[in-house]
Amino acid sequence: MALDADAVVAELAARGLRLTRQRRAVVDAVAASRSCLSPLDVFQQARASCPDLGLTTVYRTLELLDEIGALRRIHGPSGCERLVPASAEHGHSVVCSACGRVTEFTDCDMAVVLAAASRETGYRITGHFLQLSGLCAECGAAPDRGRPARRRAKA
Amino acid sequence: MALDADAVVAELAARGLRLTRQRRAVVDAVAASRSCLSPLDVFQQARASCPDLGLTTVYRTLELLDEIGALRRIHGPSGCERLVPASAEHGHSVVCSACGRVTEFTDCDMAVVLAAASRETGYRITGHFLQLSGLCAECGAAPDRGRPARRRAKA
DNA sequence: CCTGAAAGTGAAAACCGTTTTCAAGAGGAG
DNA sequence: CTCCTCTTGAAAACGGTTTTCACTTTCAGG
Ligand SMILES: [Mn+2]
Ligand SMILES: [Mn+2]
Ligand SMILES: [Zn+2]
Ligand SMILES: [Zn+2]
Repeated sequence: MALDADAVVAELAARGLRLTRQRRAVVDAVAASRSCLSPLDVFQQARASCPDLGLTTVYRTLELLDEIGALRRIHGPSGCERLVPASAEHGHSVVCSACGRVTEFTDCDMAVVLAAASRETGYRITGHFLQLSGLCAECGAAPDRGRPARRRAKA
Repeated sequence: MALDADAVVAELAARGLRLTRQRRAVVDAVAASRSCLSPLDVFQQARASCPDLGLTTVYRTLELLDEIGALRRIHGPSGCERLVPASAEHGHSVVCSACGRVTEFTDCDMAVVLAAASRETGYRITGHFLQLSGLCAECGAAPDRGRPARRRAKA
């Protein structure tokens, strides 16, 4: 599901829930982001437009958006508690290792790989989690002038 | 790197480290496992053969084995702090959604998918994290008689 | 308008997996 | 044996997440 207010409103309404001022701020903060965010990041961003927002509500809203399928969890080197807006039903993330930008890609034809995996392991494959890393167009084009790589949490 | 005592000894020695009784117990516990383990799981398993083992040492040893490349981190639905022995240089895990068994597969030709992703996003792709889920041969063959699905942490 | 029920909220406390600290315990080299 | 480095476990500290709780908001029904 795409992460925009209208779609979220509809999905929430279907469950008898509301899009409050606070939830709206969280949705907007995640939707506006071009890189992956921690819950604390979301909190700080969202507070700009909703100063009385509480961190508790951020966690609650993120869980809600996750259930709805409006965001994707990113698997980082030290945990997978990073979040990114989902724009398509089925999509995967590509993370730029230089600047941290995250882009979604949907043209994912895994049939060949899945068949090979099935052959090798004997499993019947029903799902896949795929996340790519590399250099975004900007960082790849001017590697020397690129902004310094983001400091990774903990690592 | 394969996760067996000999290989670990060699790798540790190269760093001036030793394979102590405690580390040995941790290595054996991880190596013997057919599904993914939490650090606490490892602790409990390893304690069987080394009762005076401390949880701190388990964490330290797991980090060591991770650096060495002797284990793989698995991305679960509620975090990615699960561990699995690595048997090949480059490999991915397939997790059985019925019984939890984890198998590694190495025949992973992602060239086509990676090219498509690069075309769609403009990134130069340099790495991929792939994890599959499905039914293992045993669970797929007799879905009715399969052991009940494992209870997932938290979820 | 009231009014009651259900949804929603933030601060504070609890929780819990992980990391750090610290003093003690191996154990190999010389 | 002696020195020095590696190693260890208990306990404390840490930090992100979840729970609790008293309070507020929203809204449908009367
Ligand atoms: Mn896909
Ligand atoms: Mn691969
Ligand atoms: Zn970039
Ligand atoms: Zn199975």
